[in-house]
Amino acid sequence: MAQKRKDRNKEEMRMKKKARERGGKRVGRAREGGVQKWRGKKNEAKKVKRLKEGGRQERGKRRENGPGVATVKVEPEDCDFVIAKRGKKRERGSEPGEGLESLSLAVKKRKKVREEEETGGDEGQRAKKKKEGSKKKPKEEKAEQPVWEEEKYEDGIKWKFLEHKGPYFPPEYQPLPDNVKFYYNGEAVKLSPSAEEVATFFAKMLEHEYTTKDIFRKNFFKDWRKEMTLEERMIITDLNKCDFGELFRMHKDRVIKEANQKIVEDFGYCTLDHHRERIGNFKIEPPGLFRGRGDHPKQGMLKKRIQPEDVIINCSKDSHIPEPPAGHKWKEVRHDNTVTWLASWTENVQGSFKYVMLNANSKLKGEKDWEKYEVARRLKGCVEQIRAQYKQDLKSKQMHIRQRAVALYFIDKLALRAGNEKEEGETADTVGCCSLRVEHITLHPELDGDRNVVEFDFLGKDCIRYYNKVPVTSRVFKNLKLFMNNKDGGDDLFDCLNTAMLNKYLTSLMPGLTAKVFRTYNASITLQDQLKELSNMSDNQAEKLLSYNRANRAVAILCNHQRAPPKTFEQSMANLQAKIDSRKEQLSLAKTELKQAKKEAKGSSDAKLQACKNMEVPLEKIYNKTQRDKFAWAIDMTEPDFFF
DNA sequence: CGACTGACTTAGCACCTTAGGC
DNA sequence: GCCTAAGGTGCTAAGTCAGTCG
Repeated sequence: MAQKRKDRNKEEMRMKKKARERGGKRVGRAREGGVQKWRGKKNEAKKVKRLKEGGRQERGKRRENGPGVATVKVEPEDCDFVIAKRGKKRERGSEPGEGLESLSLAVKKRKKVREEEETGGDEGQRAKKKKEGSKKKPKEEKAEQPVWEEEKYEDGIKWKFLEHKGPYFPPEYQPLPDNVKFYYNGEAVKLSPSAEEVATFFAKMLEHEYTTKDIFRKNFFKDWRKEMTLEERMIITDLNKCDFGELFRMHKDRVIKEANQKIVEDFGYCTLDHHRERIGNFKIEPPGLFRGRGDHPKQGMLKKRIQPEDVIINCSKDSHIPEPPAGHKWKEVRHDNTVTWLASWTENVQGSFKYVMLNANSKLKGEKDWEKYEVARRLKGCVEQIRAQYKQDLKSKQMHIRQRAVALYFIDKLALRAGNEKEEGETADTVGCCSLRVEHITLHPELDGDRNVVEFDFLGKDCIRYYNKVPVTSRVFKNLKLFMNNKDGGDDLFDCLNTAMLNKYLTSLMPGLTAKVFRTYNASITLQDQLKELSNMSDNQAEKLLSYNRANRAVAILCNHQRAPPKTFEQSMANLQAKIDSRKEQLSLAKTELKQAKKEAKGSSDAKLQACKNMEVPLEKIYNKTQRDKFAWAIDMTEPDFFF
């Protein structure tokens, strides 16, 4: 055993070296040491490290929001599902894509003209429909705008004309006034501008827990020193001797009210195929310290200021090319209409790409979104078949098929994410279905009266803990036992499977089907079923809204949507407690309720219901403006009796 | 065929704004 | 009117997945 470990350690060192040689560029993609094969060998090196680090307990505590601590998010905007939006127009029972174009033109002035009939253009559009007809629907926001030309572009073409002003750059750093000083070891030290700027990044975060973490401090200090002059580096050798107090206070006092409206007006819109569209994130991300989620190995590193020389502009050849800021040049100007971004740059911490793209309420994004739900709706048509197949596959003689079947079972039943592999050491250690390790599940032949219970405990996306005990079929249970046989905790549960294989298989079952479609599908169907179950036509608005919120909660639980309790949580709880205490008995009842409500979900608006749920509930009660804009396509297209 | 890249979606957190209680 | 909590928005990290390349 010891020898085995030793060998593995050696292997690990080799891999690490290799990774370093590659230049540590992209994150979370590459498998370490390209030669590894699936069977049994997957990520060997990776595991060793984990084993050394200690088991699941250690990792599991990363995020404090385990069950009972975190709150389940109950948010209607949940991106994974949409259902039952009231509005106009949708042909029931139509195949995906069918009859959709007819709606696309109908939209303008939707808010005012609810009851009006769709406008014409049907046939023409329909005729032009794309091959399989999996596409097209639209929507548009500004009533004054001309109607979209329903031109179908050939495959992959996203636009014909694109013009914009380029991204907005954050203001240059303003050096500290003379009366604000940084102190080292009790003495004022005047820093060079670049060192000073980075110091302010740290100072700004002083109130945040991040700055107390070792990795964060270490990464920050290392990167900070790179920005220092030689002289400064000689003096400043210990972060603990640094006093950022004055910088911190200055930051607190400063009221930064940029003329935001003007900036949005100037940079916030583009022209895409002759329509003015809102850009989602037109501001270049300002420099600062990287805040990864969870135990991120790169937390605290300096996120450098992006210069125009780093930025690639994408627009039409015949458009007015955006001007770079005075004295600067763009890295490149290209005219690629197969992509939707307007500008991009490479971020220095992870080496990943950043894009400036359109707002969610834009035609381009809306269409994509629409398609997503259409795929999920198509899945509805064949999901039973797929289930039957994977139940069969649980008995397959081929290991990779069995593993695929079990993985699919989890993805379907528990709405787990696919679980791509990530590069060790580059990001926090999180997993999804395919990347589950043996240490993430515990098998209980019997637990709390249930048989064949699988206990999941792992950190998923954003280091949100997934903890669940689920009874599974005995066949799945047996398979899991088999997969875990002769493996260490750090070994992959599905050693013969990865997301590429899984998705390839799924796509062969149904075009467009991938693992994440199951999340969309299950979220949507859950919401619908819950609504049906919880609400009655005779309910008043308040009751219906309550049902809606409860149905949403069910979805949030399914999808493991959680958020940490707000920082002010404890304080506000204490306040409430004090009040309540002072008011004796009857109030003690209210107290419990309040507490309960608070704990359960930050998002629940139960308390001030006035109105209610899907049918006959004003949309405004359920979706805020942003959501309504984003889902405008659904609103425009959905009849009162729409169902998923 | 797998590694790697690029594009795009998903999602939590921080902060700002608004609503509501006192 | 002030204060607090809820609600809404912006930001950007962290995923998914398809396409390309050696």
